[in-house]
Amino acid sequence: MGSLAPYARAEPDSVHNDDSRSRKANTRQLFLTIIFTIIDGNKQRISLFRILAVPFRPMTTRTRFAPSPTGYLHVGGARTALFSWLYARRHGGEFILRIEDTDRQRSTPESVDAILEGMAWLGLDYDEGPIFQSDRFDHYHEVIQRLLDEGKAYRCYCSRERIDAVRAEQMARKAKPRYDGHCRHRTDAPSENAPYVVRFRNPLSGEILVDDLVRGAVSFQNDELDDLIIARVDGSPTYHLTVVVDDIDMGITHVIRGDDHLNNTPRQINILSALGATPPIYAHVPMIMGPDGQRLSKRHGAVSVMQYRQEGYLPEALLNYLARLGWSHGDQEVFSLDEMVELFDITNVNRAAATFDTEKLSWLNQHYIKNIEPMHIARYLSRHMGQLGVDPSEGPDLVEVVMVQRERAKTLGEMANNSLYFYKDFDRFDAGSEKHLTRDAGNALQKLHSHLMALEEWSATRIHETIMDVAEDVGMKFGKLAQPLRVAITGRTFSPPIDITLELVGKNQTLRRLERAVEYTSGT
RNA sequence: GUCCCCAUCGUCUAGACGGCCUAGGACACAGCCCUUUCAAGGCUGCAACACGGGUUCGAAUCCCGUUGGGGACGCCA
Repeated sequence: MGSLAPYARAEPDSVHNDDSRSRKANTRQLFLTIIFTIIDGNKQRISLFRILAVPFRPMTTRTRFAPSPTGYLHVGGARTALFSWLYARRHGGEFILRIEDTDRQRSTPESVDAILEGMAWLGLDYDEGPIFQSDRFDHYHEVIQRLLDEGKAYRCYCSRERIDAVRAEQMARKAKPRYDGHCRHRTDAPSENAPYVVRFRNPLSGEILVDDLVRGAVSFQNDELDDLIIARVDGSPTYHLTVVVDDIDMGITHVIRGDDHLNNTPRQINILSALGATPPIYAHVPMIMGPDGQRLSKRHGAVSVMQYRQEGYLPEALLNYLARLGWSHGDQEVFSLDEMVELFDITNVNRAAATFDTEKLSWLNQHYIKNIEPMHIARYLSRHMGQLGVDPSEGPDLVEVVMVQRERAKTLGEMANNSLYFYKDFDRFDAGSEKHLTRDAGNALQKLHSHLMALEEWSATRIHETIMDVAEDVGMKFGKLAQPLRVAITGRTFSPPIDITLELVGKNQTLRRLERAVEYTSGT
């Protein structure tokens, strides 16, 4: 990354224009200028010069996802990543992944891996990155120094104790706690090597208008803001400084992020202006809540994207669910990633926070399990079978299993669990299922055993016929015989249709399990 | 507490210009049908414009207020 080159002249007022969410992008502003030029004959040359004078303004839409590596990829983070990604893909732009690891204490390489893994699993590819802020400290220091030199920032020698006391006093007065500007005008240092932080000299008056793509125009008074720290006592830069510098350097045109950053925006715009840069366009998407209406967190259960993978959710389902959480396109519920790219409109994102609903996610997951190519599902399922200690190559074709199980599983974990008996014998009947293994049933099963043994073609059709025959023979209805048979073969009361189940379990295993069940009934 | 944001069925939402809304869809739930279990599927049902004022011939849609919820107020991001 080069030095901080402003992409345009400082236009502090440019944030104040346009009064609606309709503002599309920089391109539109340029367009207007050009049209104006054409109709304005006399001033044409001057106006044209103005356009050309703007050194370089990236016309390409560039969005970014900038997580801090202090944990796993959260579903909320995944959603803002998705929205940013969709926006870039929709508008022919570029999507950048930036790791905000300026807090060296909390950032961990494991978290970085978790984030990259999550992004990869979801299929959110990036055109640049991951870019690590920790690699750019020298550059941040230059910027901080420049701000200091220009008097746009100052050294603050206040002790933490003093700050705490000020805050406590303000809270007691029921005022908003903030820095009181004690060192704002100080020119000397209290002592030779006195420790200090660097604070940004925020304007004292005036109004900042954030023209947000999802929230519309939001205004803030500068006198509500305080002078925030941009460099810690050890000299390291803080978040507010690094986001701004990076967004400028990386040519980010649209900042799509969580709602919790809306209040940070005016301060960042002030820093942006101090650096002579034009603010990007902002879009603050609402947060995701837990069922109790509180911000979604680990205590609500699964929040890590990889945990959903672990439980057997498909990336297609999670992506679809996340997109529909806040965004909509009429009544449509199911979207492929490609469709989302085609239809996504950030201005259609809802302003209100949404509650995460696992039930609906599960429904979508099952929808995808049922509709995606069985071969594809089989590949995912294979991994889950393996985790349960089963090698799927040692039994029926997994694709066949998927086809008979996909209508009765919400997750692949569930499907794997319910498919174990196709690959290995079970050692006990499910609690309550043995009640189907009565002495009467035993007699029928005994008879069925010999008929099945004589069966030459082991197919669902032939098996079905055999069961029918035996049922008729012993004077039972099909279902009456099917249920004890099911318990005998699967150890449980539910399974795919019994004939297909038997076919997949295989003749040998079927006969063996039947014998065992018959033996069991003789003891009842 | 201060500032900012938000407010349609239990949940996600549709609702461009106010009349097409006796508010639509989906999940969940209930019932019925189908049925060899469990599902899946089909049909039906339950269920909401937070409240109060305006503006208007007419408001879920516009304005104000109230209430409620969320967020920010870190040498975290």
